Amino acid sequence: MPVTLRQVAALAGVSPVVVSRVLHNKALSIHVADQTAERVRQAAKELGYRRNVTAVNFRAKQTMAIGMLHGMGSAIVPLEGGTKYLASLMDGVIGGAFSNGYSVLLCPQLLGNTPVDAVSDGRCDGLILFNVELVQENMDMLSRCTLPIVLLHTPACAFGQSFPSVVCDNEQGIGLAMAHLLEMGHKRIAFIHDEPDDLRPTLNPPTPSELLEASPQRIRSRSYELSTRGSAFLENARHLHLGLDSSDVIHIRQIDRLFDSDYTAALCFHDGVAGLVYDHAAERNVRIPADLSVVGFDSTSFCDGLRPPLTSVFQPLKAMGEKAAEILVSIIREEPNELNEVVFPCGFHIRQSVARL
Amino acid sequence: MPVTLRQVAALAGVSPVVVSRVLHNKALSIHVADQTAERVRQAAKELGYRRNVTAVNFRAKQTMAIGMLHGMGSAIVPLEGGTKYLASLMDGVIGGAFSNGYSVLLCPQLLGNTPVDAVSDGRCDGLILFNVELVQENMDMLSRCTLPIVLLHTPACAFGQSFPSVVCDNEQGIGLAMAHLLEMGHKRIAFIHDEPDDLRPTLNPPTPSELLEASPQRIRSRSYELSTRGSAFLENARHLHLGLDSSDVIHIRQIDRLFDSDYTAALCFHDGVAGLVYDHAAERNVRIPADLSVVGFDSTSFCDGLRPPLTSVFQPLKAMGEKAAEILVSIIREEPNELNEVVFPCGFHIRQSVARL
DNA sequence: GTGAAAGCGCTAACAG
DNA sequence: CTGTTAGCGCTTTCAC
Repeated sequence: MPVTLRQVAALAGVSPVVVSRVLHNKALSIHVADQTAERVRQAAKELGYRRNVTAVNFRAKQTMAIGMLHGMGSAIVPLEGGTKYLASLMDGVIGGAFSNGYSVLLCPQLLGNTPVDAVSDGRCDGLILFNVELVQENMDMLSRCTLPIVLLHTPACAFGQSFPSVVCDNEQGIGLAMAHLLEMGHKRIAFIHDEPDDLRPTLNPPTPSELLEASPQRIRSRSYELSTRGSAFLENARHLHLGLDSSDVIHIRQIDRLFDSDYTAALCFHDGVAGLVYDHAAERNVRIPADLSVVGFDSTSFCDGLRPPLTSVFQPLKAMGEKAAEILVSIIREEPNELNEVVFPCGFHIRQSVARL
Repeated sequence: MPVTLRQVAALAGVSPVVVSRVLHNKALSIHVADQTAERVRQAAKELGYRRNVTAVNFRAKQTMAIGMLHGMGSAIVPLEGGTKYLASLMDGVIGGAFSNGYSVLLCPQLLGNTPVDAVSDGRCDGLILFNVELVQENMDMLSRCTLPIVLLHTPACAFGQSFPSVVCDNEQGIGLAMAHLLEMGHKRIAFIHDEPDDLRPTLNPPTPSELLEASPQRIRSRSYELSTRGSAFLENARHLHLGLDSSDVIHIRQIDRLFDSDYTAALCFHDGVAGLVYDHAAERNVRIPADLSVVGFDSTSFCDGLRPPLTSVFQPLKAMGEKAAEILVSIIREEPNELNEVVFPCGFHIRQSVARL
């Protein structure tokens, strides 16, 4: 049986309130006599008193935990995912939460049993959403959610500006990659992604087209296109979109199209896609970067493990996770906060997967 | 203001107790009239009642969360660590926890402010310990901890059998690797690790030697030695321990010793060490596996990213994490449980980093 | 079948 | 400066 305030109070010969004040009250407005305070502290120590956090939270109607919902899509996203993308974000989120006294609750799926409490069942004070599939069902649940929410890696417009969001500047990132490739003498550059080009057909309002435009893939793809159009270098260049399907057969066939073309560089939607290109390049004896230059997106430590190490657009994932946690905490604390969307600029990490032509 | 039981009761014209019974009481011993129950459910739905989890937990003196303490050592272990080792374990822990109704609280560091509540400040019902540095200070804190604890990736003897533990069978794993290397014709096999060969000097009782013997590195190293001795193939073979230091200079020098020797294979303490060997091999134009075969330990997806893909001893990390969570939950529930140490056998994943001689 | 009472541990608000 | 009162939302106990 844990020691309670009451017991400490009894031993110190004061009321529980005084003990609370001495031990927990940060507000210095109310003063306790030094002598009394000392007696209380002594008693607490003697009894090995430890504050009951659950009771405090119950009374304060809080949990001091933020939930990281990383799988409100078709599949649960494992932390051990291909390129450590989520793991990197998580490290940031943990940092941002802990430095504010909050802990992080992992939610690989929805909590609760009924649709009503699926999103928030009272286990946390706020949610960071990662990888929420943009289907009507999820949108509905979130619109009914009373908890503060921050989107991570999803633009605010995907949810009709209902929630603040933290994203990287995809357009600028793609711009960096294109600039580098151009400077290295490439003119025929393919953009490769691994997701179907449109979102789920179940999607209703908010307008599907708006959502479609909001997906990172679309943004990067569009930026790529704009780059090719805008650049004098590429005036007469063609460009190729290769969508990789989840089926391995199609995979290979489509990547083969790339290898059989005269493209000199592949700009990949993310590092994982680049990894696939590497795999098939090895099988086809296509040398990277001699035969084909490759650029990734995200630049997690995954890139260092590849041979040759993958040149990649860098997302400050840790900083983004941290920021998301901080924003969420500030909303929970009801601090004045006009933030809508925080956009982190990307960097560019040059490794060894791009050849100079 | 969230709706409470009281309000539902008022609307349904019953007492709060009845509402609680209808909505939450799984024990069917007490029956509520069907008609009343229906009225209650109706009222709850109408008001959008949602059970206050914090209140339930407060009353039940529980949190329904287990803490994953992954950094009670010298450094905080990032989820985005080199070989996704922790991330894989985490995925297992999350699975084991959620399937039992528990959520997972990430603790990259000690909770609480004072040494007394450093380990457990009431935020969770039990702890899974990963990577606890075996120094006296930590041992003391844990011995004072009143929370159920399960060790993950640390043998029980490291804490004097005080806590149940989940580990892999390091000896058997090394045996698999050695058997494979021997079968592939290798006779001069080096064992490479990246940690200092002894534990912190601050270590007091339990006996340092016992602890030393308990470290995974020492176990694997010893297994390696036994393999070399026991095998007829290796009768006249030498073997080489290379300790890689954290300093990059020494690093390179020591790996150079390997490259300059006549060893044909390197058995690495873990995949990350193998990654370092790969790096320096590239610099020195040592071809893997033509000039040097390499075997790793853990076989996370990190191995697939290397070129050539790294043959590695497989640890069932996800299963181990899951088991740790399950054991912890069963202890929390005070179920009869005589488990002391659960040892998972290793597998062996043959990829492309070992040549036949 | 149903309800009244009591209390989990803590702290805000007020009274002395 | 200190203490009394009251209540957070829920559920167990026991009486009706």
